[in-house]
Amino acid sequence: MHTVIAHTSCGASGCSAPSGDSVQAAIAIHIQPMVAACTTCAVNGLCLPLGFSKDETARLDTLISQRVKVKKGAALFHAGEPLQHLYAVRLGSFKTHLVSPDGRGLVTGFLMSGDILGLDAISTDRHACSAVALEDSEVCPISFSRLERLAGEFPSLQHNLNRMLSREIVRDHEMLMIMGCRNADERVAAFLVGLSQRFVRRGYSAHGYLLRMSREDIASYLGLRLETVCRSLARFRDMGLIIYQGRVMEILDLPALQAQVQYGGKQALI
Amino acid sequence: MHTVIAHTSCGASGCSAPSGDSVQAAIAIHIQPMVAACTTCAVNGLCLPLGFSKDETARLDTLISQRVKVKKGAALFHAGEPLQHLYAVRLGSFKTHLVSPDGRGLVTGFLMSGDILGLDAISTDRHACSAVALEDSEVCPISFSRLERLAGEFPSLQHNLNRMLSREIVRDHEMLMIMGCRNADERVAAFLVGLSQRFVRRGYSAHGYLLRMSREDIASYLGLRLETVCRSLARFRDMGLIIYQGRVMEILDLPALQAQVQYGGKQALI
DNA sequence: CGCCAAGTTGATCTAAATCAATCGTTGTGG
DNA sequence: CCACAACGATTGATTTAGATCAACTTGGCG
Repeated sequence: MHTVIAHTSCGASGCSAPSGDSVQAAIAIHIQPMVAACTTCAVNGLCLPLGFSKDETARLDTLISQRVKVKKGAALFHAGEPLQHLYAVRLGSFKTHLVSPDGRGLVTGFLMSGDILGLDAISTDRHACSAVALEDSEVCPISFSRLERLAGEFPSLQHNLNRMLSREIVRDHEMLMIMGCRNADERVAAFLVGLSQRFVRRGYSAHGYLLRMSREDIASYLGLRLETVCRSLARFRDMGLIIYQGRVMEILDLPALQAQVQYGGKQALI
Repeated sequence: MHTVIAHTSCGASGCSAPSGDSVQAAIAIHIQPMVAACTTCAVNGLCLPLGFSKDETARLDTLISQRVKVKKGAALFHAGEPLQHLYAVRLGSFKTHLVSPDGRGLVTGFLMSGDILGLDAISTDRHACSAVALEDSEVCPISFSRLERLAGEFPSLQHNLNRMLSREIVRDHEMLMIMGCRNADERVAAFLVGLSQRFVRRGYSAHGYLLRMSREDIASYLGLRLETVCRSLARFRDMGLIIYQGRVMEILDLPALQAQVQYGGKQALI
């Protein structure tokens, strides 16, 4: 049986700020080390070794100590903690969130297999956000200092890291676009379509999936209130675009939903 | 006299999408090459060579072909163009903006001396946004392929590039925070304070500066309408926090303005 | 000097927030 | 195993911040 990070006793969402070295502790007491191997990982085509040869991927393996399990609701790291590892999500999913000095919080991202956690910590050597598992999950810790060293003698690794960072910037700009000039329905539609696309890239169905996050998390991510998200979803349901029960979501008419993303499905007026 | 990029005939803000190789053309017909030299640059402490030794900074010089001037209102690059150079702003300022397929646009950033333009292009090898000069400006083009090559044999350069990319992610997340959970007054206050801080780091006064962008640009950047920005500014003026005339801005009470950023200046309720 | 773009201010409207009640699920302890 | 507590989700009623529409001023530039 593998060691796991204990589920902190606070509720899944309102968790404020416990320990700090939970991850290190978890690694330390692993009994049967889980050997991480990019070479054999199901999502290596989406992750850091994207486009690498077998040899190159094998070199990357040397960076990764051991996989770490994170229980649903537990934090992988908190804002302010020093950067030691980036984390590749191997299995499961996470949300990252930011809390401003006055206590208002915002979900800045939902991450799934192949995504890299901790990129925003590189700038200050401290994590800028907190990462919380949305389900029982597994990550590959990547020592950042060793990653930088290896990248120096390994151009394609460096290039991939650059692209990963840049892609996050592009994604954030798209998010700003959504926050800055789209209404509630358009935001929720964009969210549903975006999730669908991410599931497809991971080999899952485009049409049916399980939302791992609460309505509140979705609302925060989209700059809305949870009631507003509920109402947008209900509207799409009434229009026959989706059906759902709680977090079980099915997309009935993907093209129509995609059309909702822009101009609420109305033809551009020309 | 140096060759300059011609001021495109369209207005400064609503410029849609002309040429494409304006920059390359401008470089080609330089008669008296302006030699770029990080070594002697006033803003090297804010730019890519941050923290470099003299020797290291000199190596960076080899990357930069020639400085390029960009006239107010002209585009340095457009979304969709292939990435050839990153650009360090040497003098002046720029806005970057994104246009969605349905024509809605958003200003994603204002850049000033020492800032790097084009980071979001690394992910796809094409520029994701357009960059327009807000005043007559000057940039140092940095060949990206040569930058990556040099970074391979020059760890601190690689590290600085990583940090630059990561800092942009942090900045975008802060922007998302502003868009997601702050009201108009808080956003405008945050904008004014943020600008002030950036001017200070460049050796200018914290209290008085010239806004190089229109109310419309500010509004777009903050996810508001220009009328709303006007009204927030008027409110701060009436409260005695600022005075301004058009784009000439003076901050009278910086602490009070900073307090406005959170909870509209109201004390947190325990 | 005159014109056009940028900025300001007011009146009105509306999308989303807020407040509130209810329902459904999940998980826990008796 | 069931009852109940607690949380998450849904839907309705009301309020409000900011958008929209509109009129007017200012000022910069040819």
